[in-house]
Amino acid sequence: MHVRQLAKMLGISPDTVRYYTRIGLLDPKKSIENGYKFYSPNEQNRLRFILSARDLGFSVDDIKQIFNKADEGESPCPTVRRLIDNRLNETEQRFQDTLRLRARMHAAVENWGDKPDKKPSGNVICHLIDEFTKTPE
Amino acid sequence: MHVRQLAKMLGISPDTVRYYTRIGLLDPKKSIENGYKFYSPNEQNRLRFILSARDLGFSVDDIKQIFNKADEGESPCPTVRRLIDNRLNETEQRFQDTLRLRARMHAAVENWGDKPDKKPSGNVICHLIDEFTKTPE
DNA sequence: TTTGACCTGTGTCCAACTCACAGGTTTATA
DNA sequence: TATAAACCTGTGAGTTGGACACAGGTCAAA
Repeated sequence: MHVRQLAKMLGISPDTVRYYTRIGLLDPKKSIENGYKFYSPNEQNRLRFILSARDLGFSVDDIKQIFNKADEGESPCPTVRRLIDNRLNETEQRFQDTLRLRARMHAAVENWGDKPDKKPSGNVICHLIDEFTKTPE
Repeated sequence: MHVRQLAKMLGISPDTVRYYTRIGLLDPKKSIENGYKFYSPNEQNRLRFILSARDLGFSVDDIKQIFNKADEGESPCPTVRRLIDNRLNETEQRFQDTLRLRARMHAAVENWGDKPDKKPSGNVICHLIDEFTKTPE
């Protein structure tokens, strides 16, 4: 199977498949006459696994580590358990950050609702942003 | 004021100041003898504005646009209002995505709690990930 | 004057793709 | 059979917002 058909089958872009191939997560055979890359059922299965892992928040590098274990015949499960702990912490952090940012943006929009536009003057570039930033909360 | 002192004053890294300078958001004078960049009070003020805007979720490119308006003497406020709408949508999207990912990761960890580690076999790379992905929810 | 601490600008790197592009392949039409 | 259009390919470069590496300049103490 070539890159386009494979990508279509799994609902991703050919560029994504090319990317995983480029960094060594996939290793298709190279057609001699074409130079085109051919993905065997085994490679297709690996790609499916990559997508599952990505969906669970694993980074591409995490997946590399998982593959390394599995390719040596060892159980990747301990690695998987360890990695997801880190990713979960990061995700929690990102969640909190995003939550705070969202609240802050909503507050700004509300605060700006009845304020006029103003031209920049002196050292004030945009009074909306300047004043909101200085607002004691 | 040179880059290090300025960065320290505003609680950011010198590299961040250098980055904003490099992309043209700041335009310090270049000392002739030194080659060192010198940030005037006006530049310092611009940097403070950049940080405020970043805190509100504006991208660096957004800030470029805001500066462009202001530097032409026009009010940047309409631009600011328009831009924050987009960023707010993006942030909401990111928030929802992160929320979902977080739930999914928690569910996986819980699901894996009482499952054993297994060696890879056939086309199963990691049974934890494979089985969780296939779990009907 | 020399040593060491500190500072500088510039170039490169990061994640996880996406885009641009030159050229090869296949199909439809003449 | 010729040829043009549509489609596909791999490779190289670009993206965001900085962080890091590094060769060399500056300044104070000895």
